[in-house]
Formats: sequence, C-alpha cells, structure tokens
Amino acid sequence: MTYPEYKQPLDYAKLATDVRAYWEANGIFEKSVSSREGQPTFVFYEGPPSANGQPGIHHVMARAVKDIFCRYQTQLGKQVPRKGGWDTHGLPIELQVEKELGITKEDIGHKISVEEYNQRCRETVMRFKAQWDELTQQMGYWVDLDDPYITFEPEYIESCWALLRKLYDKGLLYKGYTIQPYSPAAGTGLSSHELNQPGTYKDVKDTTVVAQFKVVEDENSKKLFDQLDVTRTLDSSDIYFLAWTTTPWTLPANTGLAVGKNIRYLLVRTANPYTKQDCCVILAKDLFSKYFATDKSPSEFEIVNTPNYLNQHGIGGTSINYSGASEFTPLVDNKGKILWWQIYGEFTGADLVGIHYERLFNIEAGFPHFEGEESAFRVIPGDFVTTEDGTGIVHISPTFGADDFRVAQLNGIPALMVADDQGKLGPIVDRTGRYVAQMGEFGGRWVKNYDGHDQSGADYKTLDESIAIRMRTNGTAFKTEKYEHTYPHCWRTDKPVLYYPLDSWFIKTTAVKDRLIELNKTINWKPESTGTGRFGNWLENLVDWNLSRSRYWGTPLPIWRTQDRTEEICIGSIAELKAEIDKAVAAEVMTHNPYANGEKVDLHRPYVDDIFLVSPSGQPMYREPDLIDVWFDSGAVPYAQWHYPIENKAIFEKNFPADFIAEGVDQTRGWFFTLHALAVMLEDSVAFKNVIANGLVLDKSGNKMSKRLGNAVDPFATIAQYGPDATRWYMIANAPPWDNLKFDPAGITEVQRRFFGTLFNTYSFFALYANLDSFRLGSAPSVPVAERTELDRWILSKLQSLLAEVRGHYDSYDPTKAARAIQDFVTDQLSNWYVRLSRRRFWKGELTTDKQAAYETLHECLSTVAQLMAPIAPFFADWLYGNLTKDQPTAESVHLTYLAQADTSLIDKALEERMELAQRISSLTHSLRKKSVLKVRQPLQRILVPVLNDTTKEQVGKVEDLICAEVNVKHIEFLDDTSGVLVKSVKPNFKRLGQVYGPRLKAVGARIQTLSSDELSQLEKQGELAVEVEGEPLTLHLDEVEIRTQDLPGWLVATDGPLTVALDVTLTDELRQEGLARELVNRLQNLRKDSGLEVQDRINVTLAATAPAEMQAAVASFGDYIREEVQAQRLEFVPEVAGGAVLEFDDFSVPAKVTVVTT
RNA sequence: GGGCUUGUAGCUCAGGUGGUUAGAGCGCUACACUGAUAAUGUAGAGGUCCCUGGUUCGAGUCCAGGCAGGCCCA
Repeated sequence: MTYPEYKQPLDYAKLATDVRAYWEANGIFEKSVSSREGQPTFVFYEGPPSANGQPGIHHVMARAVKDIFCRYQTQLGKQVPRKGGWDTHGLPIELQVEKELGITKEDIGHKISVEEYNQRCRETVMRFKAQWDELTQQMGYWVDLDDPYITFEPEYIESCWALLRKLYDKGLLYKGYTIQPYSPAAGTGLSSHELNQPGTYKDVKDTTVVAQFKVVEDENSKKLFDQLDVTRTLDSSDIYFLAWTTTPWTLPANTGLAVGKNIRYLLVRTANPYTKQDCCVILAKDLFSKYFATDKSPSEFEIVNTPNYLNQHGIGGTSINYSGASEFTPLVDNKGKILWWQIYGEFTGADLVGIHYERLFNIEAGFPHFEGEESAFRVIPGDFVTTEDGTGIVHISPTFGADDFRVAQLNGIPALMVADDQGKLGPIVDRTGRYVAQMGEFGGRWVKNYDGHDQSGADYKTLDESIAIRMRTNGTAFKTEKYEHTYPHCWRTDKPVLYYPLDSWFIKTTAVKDRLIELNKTINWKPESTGTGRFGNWLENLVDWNLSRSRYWGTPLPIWRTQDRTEEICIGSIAELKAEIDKAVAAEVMTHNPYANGEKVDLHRPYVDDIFLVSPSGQPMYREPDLIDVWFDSGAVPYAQWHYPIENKAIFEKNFPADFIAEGVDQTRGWFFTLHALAVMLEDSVAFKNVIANGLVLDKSGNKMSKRLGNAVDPFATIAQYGPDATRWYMIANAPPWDNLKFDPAGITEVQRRFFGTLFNTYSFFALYANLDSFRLGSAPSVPVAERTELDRWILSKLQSLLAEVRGHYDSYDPTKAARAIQDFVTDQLSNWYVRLSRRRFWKGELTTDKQAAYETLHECLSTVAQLMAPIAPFFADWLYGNLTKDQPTAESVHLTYLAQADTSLIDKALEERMELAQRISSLTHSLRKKSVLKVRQPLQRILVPVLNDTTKEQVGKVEDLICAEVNVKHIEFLDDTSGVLVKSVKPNFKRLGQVYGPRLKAVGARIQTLSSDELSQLEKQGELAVEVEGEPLTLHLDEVEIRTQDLPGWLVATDGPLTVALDVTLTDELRQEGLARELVNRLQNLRKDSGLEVQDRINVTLAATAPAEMQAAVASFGDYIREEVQAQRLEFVPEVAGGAVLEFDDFSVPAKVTVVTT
C-alpha cells in the first residue's frame, strides 16, 4: 500500500468528476444522511429555484453557501436531510409563455384556453431542470434531487389550502381593497409590468389647483392662532392649509393632509387672489417664493410678530388690510406672484400633525356623508412629502393613491366611500370612470373623457375645470393653473390610468406585527444589519399582505361565496372539497362530481372555476376568481414540502423550524418575510434560526451581470476550466457572502495556484518520501506528541488552534473567515515553515523515530486540513483525505467523518510565540545577509540578539537550532544588559499616557523621547522616574514607556518592532571551506536533477583534479557532509574527467561526472 | 424620494473597545535561492484611508452633512 502520487499539474476538473463518480457509485451523499440516523437533526430549507431559466454563476455562489453549513453540521454528527424543491408558479413564467406564444393576457380564454395556457406553463417551468440538476451535481451541492417538492403538484397546493384555512379560521383572512393602476376604459387593473411598457407615460396638460383647507380652531391649532393674537390687528383670523393637486377631481374625496415631519412651514398673512379676502395660509418655507413676490432667500424671511420686529415698527404699525384697499391696488405682480404678505410664524411639520380642518366639499353643499367622517380631516405625517413642487402639504384621498391609502391606514384616516344601489360601499368614482350620483352638482360627470364624448364646444368644461371654477368662486382655491406633466396611460386604450381601489384578499399580518418583530429579534441574521435594518424596518412599517393576483397559473384561492356575499366557505383539503361537491350535486348546483371517479385531482384553473358549491341556505357559491401570491407558495415550504398539515405531522415537527437558510438579500421581503409571517401566524414561532442573506455576483468591474451586456459568466464553463473546488473556494474566501462579489476568473487562478497548488505540493512531498520509506500511518505505534520535536509540537499546536478557530467561524456562519484561516495555515505555517524546515528530516537517512514523528505530524495536519476544508472544497478535500487514508477502515469519505473538538492540551501558546520569534529573527537575518551580499549557502559564525529579559532569552534559546539551520549560522549569542553594549531607545506608550495625562500628553511624550540613558536606567531599575514637564513635577512609570534596543554600535543591525538582530559577518577559512562545500553540493544536486536521477538514486562522483586548492581543501574537510547530501558513495578527484559536465562556480569551473551506482 | 449597504495601494481585501510611522496577498521593479520549483526569500516603488465639518490631547476608527456605487422599496 502506498500513498498515491500524481503528476504536476493536477487536473482539478477531472479530480472533481472522478470524486463525483465515486460519490455516486458509493452513495456517499445518502450515507452522509443515513449514517446520522437517530442523531439530532440540523434543519435546512431549500429556497426553491425556478427552472424556467438557465442557472448562472450566482447560483453557484448561493448554493455553495447552503452546502457549506449542511456539510459542516454533518461533520459535527447532526443528521441533515436536504429536500430539494422547485418553484413553479408566478408571473415570470406566465410572461415567458405569453412571449413564446405571441399572446397577451387578453387573449387567454379567447385565442387560447386557460387549460392550454396552464399546460404550457407547466411544461415551460421545468424546461431547464436537467441543466439545473447537472450544475447542482457538478458544483457538489448536496441536496436531494430525487424527491423534491414541486409547488404545482396537487399535494403542495392542498397544503397551501390547508394553511389558508387555518388562517381563515383564525380570522386572519379578509377581503378589502388596495389602490392599483386601473383602466376605466378597459375596465381592468394593470400590472406594474404593463405600466412599464414603453409609451404609457405621456405629457398631458391638466388643470391643477392649490386648495385652501380651513383650520379648525381648537386645542390642537391653538399654537397657530396664538401667533395671530400677538399683534391683535387682524380683521379676519381664518387660517388655511395650502395643498396642491394635479387631479382636482380627487379633492371631493379628500380626507386628510400630509406634511413632512422635518419640513419647515410658514404661517403667512395675505389675501386670496380671487376673492381678495384677507386670510392666513400655511405652506412650506422652501416653496414660499413660488407663490409670493420676494427677493429674499428663505433664511432671511422676517417674522413680523416677534418682539424685536415690533419694537422697531411699533405695535399695529405693520397692519395692512387688503380688503379695504382700493380696487386699483395690485395684489399680484406680472409674474403671478402675490405682493401683499407678512410672515407671522414658522413651524415644523411635526408641530402641525393632529390639527383638524374643515371638509372642502361638505354635506351642506350636497356631498355625501361617509363612515368614519369624525376621524377624518386631520393633518398626518407622510414620509413621501417633499418640497420639490406644490406647497409641501399633500392632499390625501385614500381611494385614489397608493401612498395616500398607506399613510391614511397607518394614521387611522378613513376613506371616503359611498354606498351604491345594492348598499355596497365604493369610491366616489365608479368603475367606468364617472362620479357616482351622490356627488351633488357633479354627480354623473366623467372624471376623464372615457366615453369619447364631444369636448369641442366653446363652453365645454372638464370636471377638473368645473371644480376649479367652483373653488375659485367660494374662496377655497388659492391658485389654479394649467400644468404639463407626465401621466401614465393604458397601453391598450390610450386613456389615462386611474389609481383606483380594487378588491383584494388580505392576510392580516398587522394583527401579529408585534410578535413578528419580537420573534425576529431572536433570529441570527448574517449580516446583522439586514435583520435589524432592511427586514426590521419592513416589519415596523408592516401593512397587510395582499394575497390576490388576477392571473391564471398559480395556486387558486380556495374561497367560495354566494352572489350576495352573505355566505362563504374556505376549503382546507381535497377531501373537504369532494364532500362539498357531493353536497352541491345533491342540491343540483352541479351536475356531477368531477373528482368522483378517482382521477388525479388538478386544483388549478380552470378546473376549480367550474366547481360550484352550495351554501347552508341552499344558494350556489362561486369561487373567488383570484390566485394567491406565489410568495405564499414559498413561505409554505416548511409545511407543504411534507404535505403537512394533511399528513406527516411527526416529520414536520422534527423539521421545524429551520436551523439555517440562505438566499439572496433580495429575498428579504420575499421568501424571508413570507416564511417568517406564516410561521408566526401558524406556529407562533420563527421559521428559521440562522439566515445568511447573500449579496450579488457582479462582473470583475463591479457591473451587474446580464445576458444583454454579455458579461454573464457561464457556470459550466467556469467549473470545467477551474474545477468546482477552486471556484467555490474563491467565491467564499474572497468576500463575505453578504457582500457583493466582483467575480474575476483571475482570482480563481490565484486560489488554485496559491492554495490548492501549495496544498497539493505539500501532499506530494509527503507521499514521495513516505513511500520511499514505506511509511504507513498506524503500522507502528505513533510517537507520543510530548516526545516529538519542537517543530512538530508547534505545528500541532497551530493545528489545534486552527481547528478551534475554524469551528468558531463555521459555528457563527462566517465561511469567509474559516476559509482564510485554513488558507493562511496551509501556505504560511504548514508549507512555508513546517515543511521547509523539516525537509532534511524527511529525505535524510532511514526511518527513525524522529522521521516517523515527522510523517505522523504532517499526516495529521493534512488530514485535519482536509476535514476543515471539506465543506467549502468538497471534492478536493475528499480526494486528499482519501489519498491519506485509503487503507484505513473508517475512511469512506471525508464527508462521513466526525470533526474533532480542538485538543486544547496540545495548544502551547508559549511555543507558538517563540516560533514566531524564530520566524521573525530568521527574516531579519535573511535581510542582513542580503545587505551584506552573503548568500545563505555561506555559513556564518553567529548572530547577536539583544534581550532585555530572561523570558525572551529562554524563548529564543529553545528555537535556536531551528533559526541556525534556517539562516545557516553556527549559533546565537544573546546580549543582555550586563554586556554594556546595548543602546536602548524609549518610546512613549501613548495609549497609557493618554489615559493618565490627557491634554498634557504631547508635552509628556516629548519629554520621554528626550530621556537620557541615565534617566532611562533609573526608570528601569526603580520602576519610576521623577521629571519635570512644563514646570510641573510628575512621576513617570515603567508602563508608560516602551523600552527596546535599537542599535549595536559597530554592527549592522535589522529591527522589527522590539526585536533587533545583528549578524557577525566575519569569515574564517573553515567557514569559507564549508561554504564552498555547500556550493559543490548545490552544483551536484543540480547535476543530479538535470541528469534525470531519482531522489533515491545513489551515485559516484568524480571531479577533475584541476580544481583549485580551496576546492580540494573543502572536499577534504567536508567530504562526509558532501557525500551524504548528494547521496554519493564515492567522491574523488581524478586527473581527467571524460564525458562529464562542467560545474560553474563564482571564480572557477570544475569538470565533473556523476554515475549512478547500480545495486 | 425612502430604507439598508459599500467606499483603505493598480486589483482583491484585513484593519476588537480612538493611540503617533495604516497592513496582507496578487501585480510591478531589483536581487537572491533552486531536490516543495507554475514554489520560496529579501528589498523597493505604490495611500488626500471618498469629501466637508465636528467631538477629542489624538480620528481610517466616533458624530453630522454631503458625494459615488449597489440592493430593495416607492
């Protein structure tokens, strides 16, 4: 049995396909689950992808993140079932089908039947399933592809129905309305997608009105009226809010006014430009000059009722009464701005909130009463209010604006709804686009020209114009004008769109808002800010979940109603549906039960639409035609993937809630929310305990990848070129998953070279020599760690530290830090220090105990690294682990192994510290050699290391041999204080000084830097020193300074922080000879290599006797050494070397010949 | 427009609770090394730590306001 050896370069892609074949042949994935039977479960939910498009490189990223933690938890001994799934409903699929068929939604039911249409969707949605499955396997994402949940299957839909029924029974399902784009001409709602069609937004000229809303004088508004009282000069003390609208026809539906909390508003005394009546108005300070003539900037506005102003002008001196002025006195200048005004006060929006005002189109004038009127007509805060245009106060009509509806609901402002003939409440505009009859003088008028009536007559007035005229007349219009702006139009009829309340079914998520927030705080979000910020804020501003979708391909709403809406039923299972159908058949509402004869039930449209049920009172019931939001499908995964609550209660309970999920951050308000909302409402629990919200994968310049730009990276090509391991490693190690990743293939190459290449070399090195020595782990009792060398114990200590660190990172869902720690260990510690310094141990001599210890140490490092990296680089790790353990009984796959706890008894911090000292001293020595132009092959006598305390001396002493071997010197000489040659420098410890002296730190620091050597030694000896700083005496303490040696007079030194090293560059004859001997070894090694000799080949060497005397002397003195190094049995000078090579040295050359000894 | 997020060397990224001279890898330049060799060592060039204010003896770090990119929402 040998350790497999491989040729450079390693084919990483082939390695992965080989390992994949091994996994598949041996059912390793299945075993990774079945071998943990009976252990605690680690629950993971797969956020279902949709297979109607090709997978991209970002899916590799997302799925690598999922895979990592599932594999890691398996290594910890948990059982991790991973059910795959497919998301199959939704608008993108409908749009794709429509595009392929060249039809629009209008054609469904005409050019194509609903049945055919849905059949197309069903086929389209799984089109790329094979590609997805292939990518999943190629990239090594372990998920159960054989038994996935599929959201269009009847069992899945049935589970959704059962959940809806539970919500219905809890009273959380209700019918209401939302404001949606609506085309009265077409009689249909428009999706945002339809609204985004080119050409829908057009420039139109509309009549606009700045309306005056009269403030009610009460406690809330007292602060406004108080401003007027100061001067006591007003005839009229009416105050009005000014609000601008481009849709005057919505003014009769006004029920509120919105202000920006932080916007500043002015109280202005002026006159109405149309009636010339004195009045006071309120508008945003920033917009003042839009209506009033002034050359001042807002900051210079003068408030006339301040004591300062009154002292200057005298009380009453500012009184102007416009209504008493001559009719020739102009009120407005030629730019339309008002000349006559005074500012009486300034307020913030927050000051105005809560103030009541009078209804504009009131009952006395013949406009209808409505429900909730008493809580209407208030000022509320609106986050969307700006001072871009208008007045900084926004007129709110909850029935005709989405923002309006939202803030009105949030602040308890009712909508103005009136009853139709049948008593059904509706907005003041009917579905054809005209005012309802109750609208007084305007009843029956068209809001816009939806019927195509003639509007060419000279005295024709639009409804907006009529309203404006009425308002000018009765003094409630402050300004009316024509205004050109863009407005959306229906793409089919070209008529203006209305924002209009449309019926919708809702889940009352607001009822559990507090609980949603509370439970969210128990979820571990990565990154945390997504949970507190994006998701937390979303929960704070929660509105009810709008379930309804007017579409065809999706889960139908299982609610049937009678025509008069007095009776309804929510169906919770197929069995219940069948039973209800039987009842309906018995009542002759239906002719037969389509599900009676055992056919497979399809719960999609159109089949469910053809089902009519019968109410307890004997009336027929019809299904509410809506489909439900596809996000409900997704949020139902924890239940519906097991066909719960219909069956599998035990399985569900074992698998709820999830320990871990991961999806893109764009799912925050999608899957993450629906999972959370349903879990809180149904189970009063979180749905997941840990969640990673990963960022985007961008191209290497930071641009979004898209097919259109041609910068999309093909995941298959990437994996084929670099292999899945390097691809995954790069993605994980380069940036935390929740940051965006700039995907650069050059980064994968680097990972491959630097990490995988180094790790492979390290393994190859191990395998090469282990095989030469016929070493097999376990064939002899292992060498106790305590008996191993300093270097062995060091790397094992580092290994255990690494194990603890990496486990910590995995435990806290930070794979990036885990990957980086592993990478640094492999390249910097294991390869570049341990192996480099251990090289001679491996290739010299027989298999001794020390050599065995070295093999065992390196083997353990490699196999533990294989385990630690297995979650991220599953193929390579298994390959490496397999190579190391092929003959061991336990090792079918690294993914079936158990990851050990770090053995803290092996962690020796002092050892780690002194090895770091060794590394730094070696580096400094190399640096000195470089400066002195003394190559490492030239041995030197000593290096000098000043030490200020015994601990350092002892620490360095223990690694002296390692340092000497590494930098090729004979020994280290320590210089302590008693030597008297040390020159010390002192550095202020600013952190400490700052705490002690605060503002005086600068002066104290300066004083410290000028300490004499006498003062310094006094401070060192006594621990404190009295000095004077800026005339003040104070006592310095040892912990306030940092003392270090910096120089050795007469020596070339190098320093690294507190460490200083000097190199003795004196060369003796013996050192020169040894250097030459090493040069010879080097040339002979090269010759061996160039001649293609194997490492274990033994040779005879002949050198030309023409070589210089110094060379001959070197061979005489160091012959044994040379022979051992180059594996030579004989090394001799001969008069003539025939047919050999010539060894080149700095100053001479020597003909030489190497022959292999055949044994 | 709002919420969240990012901004440090040519590139990719580190930089607990503020501490003086801001680091690593890659890339670049030079030299060295050559039985781990597509590796390695040493040295060097390369920074307005996005900008402006503020707090502080002291700010890459804390605060405020901007700018630019990204995501989500409107």
